[in-house]
Amino acid sequence: MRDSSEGGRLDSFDLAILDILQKDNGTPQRVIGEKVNLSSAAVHRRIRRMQEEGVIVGNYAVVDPLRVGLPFTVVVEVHVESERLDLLDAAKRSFAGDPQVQQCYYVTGEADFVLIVTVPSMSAYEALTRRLFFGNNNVKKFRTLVVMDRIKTGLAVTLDDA
Amino acid sequence: MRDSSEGGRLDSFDLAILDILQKDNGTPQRVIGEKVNLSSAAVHRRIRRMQEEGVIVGNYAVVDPLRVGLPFTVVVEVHVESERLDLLDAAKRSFAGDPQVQQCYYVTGEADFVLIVTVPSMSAYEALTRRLFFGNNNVKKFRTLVVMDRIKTGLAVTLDDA
DNA sequence: GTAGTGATGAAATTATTTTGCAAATTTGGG
DNA sequence: CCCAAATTTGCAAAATAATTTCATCACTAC
Repeated sequence: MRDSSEGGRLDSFDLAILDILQKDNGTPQRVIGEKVNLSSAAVHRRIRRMQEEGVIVGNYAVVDPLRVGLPFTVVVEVHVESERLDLLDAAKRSFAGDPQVQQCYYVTGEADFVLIVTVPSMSAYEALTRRLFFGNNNVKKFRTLVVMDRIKTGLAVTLDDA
Repeated sequence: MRDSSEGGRLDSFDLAILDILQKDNGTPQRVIGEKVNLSSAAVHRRIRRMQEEGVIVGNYAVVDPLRVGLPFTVVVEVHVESERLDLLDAAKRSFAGDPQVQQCYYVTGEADFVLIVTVPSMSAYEALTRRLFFGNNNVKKFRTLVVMDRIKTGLAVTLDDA
């Protein structure tokens, strides 16, 4: 073991491959090879290694929420009453376990949690607040920010050549 | 044209296929077919149709930020001075154009924008605030929430059978 | 009932992924 | 600087998977 949890450093080939896969993981390895100047076999082995090492966390299709009946995205700031570890863990599990909660971050600063939720209607959002917030008496208060425009979404990260 | 922008309704086969692809878009079409009870050809045609219609927005590999030198995630709430359309558009473009900004939402309520950013260091975050916020005199103020725990990330949405 | 439309499965075709192996490259001592 | 070990590569074959073709089936409108 070397760095965090597994695996060695990534070289510039790895980064170039990741850069392509972050944009479209359906790109054939042959095409990737042409772009980065490696054989498709080498590309394949590198991708497999990065999957095994956990550099690549997953491979996902992304669905347009509007096209599946989820026109509302809401950002919620949640403030808790107590920072007791067991209570925080319970809150984390409850937030993470809800399928309408797309993302959940535990943060420092003026709030304790930030959630990104996707719902079919504002009344569904109201139901969610009852479920997750009013139903949890460690939640002191929450602020609702309704998304008017999803300007940029995605999970891609910058991959500066090391 | 029928609903929003293109394409007909999704049936329960489509939703079952999307459900699988949202979890792992590398799943072979043959395996998907077995799970949803369709031939691989039918699965293939449905996937292609949903791509063309924009139901499937994209196919991405997700990289662990920790493994590529980006240990800090920050949520930022941005408040603007003026809501003039041209100024808002300029802000949107500037936020969306920055590679360290992973997500950007324009919201109602107590803030105007919420950003999720990923940075290699807090000094890189400071540089980002100079670039995006102090360098834009339509930004009135911003609140920084440093992420301690990325409890749930992803872009998957709930696909209740319609 | 029948023409028209659209979706299906089976099978054939095409393309991609995966593996074996020898050669090339890199790494770490002497 | 050179050698030996370890790693990585490219090529080509083998195994899988994606895509197209085509005949058939189901449904609709007339």
